[in-house]
Amino acid sequence: MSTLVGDAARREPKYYAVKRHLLDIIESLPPGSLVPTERELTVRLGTSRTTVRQALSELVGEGRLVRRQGSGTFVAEPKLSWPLQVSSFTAQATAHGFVPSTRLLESKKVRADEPVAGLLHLAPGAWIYRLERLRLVNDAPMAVETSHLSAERFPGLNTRLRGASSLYAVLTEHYGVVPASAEQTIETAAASPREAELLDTDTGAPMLVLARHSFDANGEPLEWVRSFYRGDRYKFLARLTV
Amino acid sequence: MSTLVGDAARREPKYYAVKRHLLDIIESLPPGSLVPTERELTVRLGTSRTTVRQALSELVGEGRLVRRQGSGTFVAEPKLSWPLQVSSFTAQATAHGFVPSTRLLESKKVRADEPVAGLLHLAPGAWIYRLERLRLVNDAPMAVETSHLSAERFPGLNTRLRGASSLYAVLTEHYGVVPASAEQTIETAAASPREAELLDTDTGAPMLVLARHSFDANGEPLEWVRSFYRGDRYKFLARLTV
DNA sequence: AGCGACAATTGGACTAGACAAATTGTATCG
DNA sequence: CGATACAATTTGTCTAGTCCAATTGTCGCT
Repeated sequence: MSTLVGDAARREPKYYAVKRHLLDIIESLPPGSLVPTERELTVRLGTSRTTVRQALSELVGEGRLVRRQGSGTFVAEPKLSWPLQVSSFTAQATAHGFVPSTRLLESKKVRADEPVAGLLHLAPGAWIYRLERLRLVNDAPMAVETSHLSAERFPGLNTRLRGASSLYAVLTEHYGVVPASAEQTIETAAASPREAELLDTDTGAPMLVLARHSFDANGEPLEWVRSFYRGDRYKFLARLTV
Repeated sequence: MSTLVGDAARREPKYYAVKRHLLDIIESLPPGSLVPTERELTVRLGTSRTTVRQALSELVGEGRLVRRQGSGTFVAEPKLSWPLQVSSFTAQATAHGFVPSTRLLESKKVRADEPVAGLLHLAPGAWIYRLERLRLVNDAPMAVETSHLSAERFPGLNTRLRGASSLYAVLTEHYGVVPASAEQTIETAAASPREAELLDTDTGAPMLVLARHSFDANGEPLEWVRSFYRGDRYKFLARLTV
């Protein structure tokens, strides 16, 4: 019954004491500094390497430390704030002084599975384009983006996109379609081996997942996009006016 | 040089095979179902309990599983989408059919440290009110919210808030202040022991951290709030119009 | 029938160690 | 001097186990 009260004296895990010790070290050093090795921390703090690594992993996931195999563990740079706007990736990056680039990983015509078909108001099995793109900022991989669009509504999108800078530009110029509204969700997840490899991080690393469902002026769904951002490097920034 | 290319054949960690196996099980069962015990999975998959627990922990962090000591591990309910709006917590909850409640954890007059003072345009050491509140939805703890406001600008806020339903209502009625704009950041973090206890989860559990910096019509900062949401239970939902 | 003690079972925390893979400095050789 | 080979050091992955804490079912007693 008293789940809300909670165990007032839940004891602090041992790894968390290690984490606090490491936070003290981190806050006293500039980014790029070397922190003690795992094995040195085990003897200094009288614990096992497993426990030390648990504390280190959490700090790496929070973007406070960076580990390099064979080299050591270092204090990380602060997170970069990524402005969330309706404009295109390239536009919003340059507007904030970043140097954006994109690598097209895949662009295929496939059949929609149940959830995607529903989101795009199509029958399951309908043909769709599936675009996978790697977004980079200042040459550092930031996010993996997978877009889904109806192939019937946008014939030849595949080839029209080659060489084009922006998907939204192609939609407007060739199909006369302009996104009018969107619904976005933001959640956390752990990186799959594939995402980890593309983003140059570890499997299981914490990610920010942004899913955007955009509609045209008639309220018909245009595209559905899911983007995986490195949670240790980036945070989202939104400006609101009442 | 070729950091972008990446090791095409980075091998999948063993724990991830366990995770995929568990995902198969999860997708074939309704929420609330019992999944095999850790010790059974170790023998069935020919691995160690540590490796099994790593896969389980990731799935718990992603909100796919729930563990109960002494009882077992169960398939979790899907995440709840929490609409992000400028309106107050209570208003936005009831508008979407939820039953909100708030527990005041702390309300103290303290001195502002360097970062908070800067955000509120105050001198370091200036008096501020620090409010800590636990937000609940349908009687389940959702977020821990810590607000900071200038004590000089809002004298007696402390007592005026007792019994009042909404902070924003008090600001408007007693001080004639209306928030006009805000800047929000969203990032990931790991739960501290205190946050974990209040939100009835585990230390180190993945969290969504929302920081809101709101301003009045003159562009002067009004308050700075940091909220920790359980990342395994909730995701943020935003509606955008171009 | 109901209560209480107990034992079995489950997840939680931690340890100690083995071996692999990446990096870096050093010694050696041409 | 420069390139190569090697060894030491560092983090990465995984194992096997101990002990603790919470839950649940069972058995026995009243």
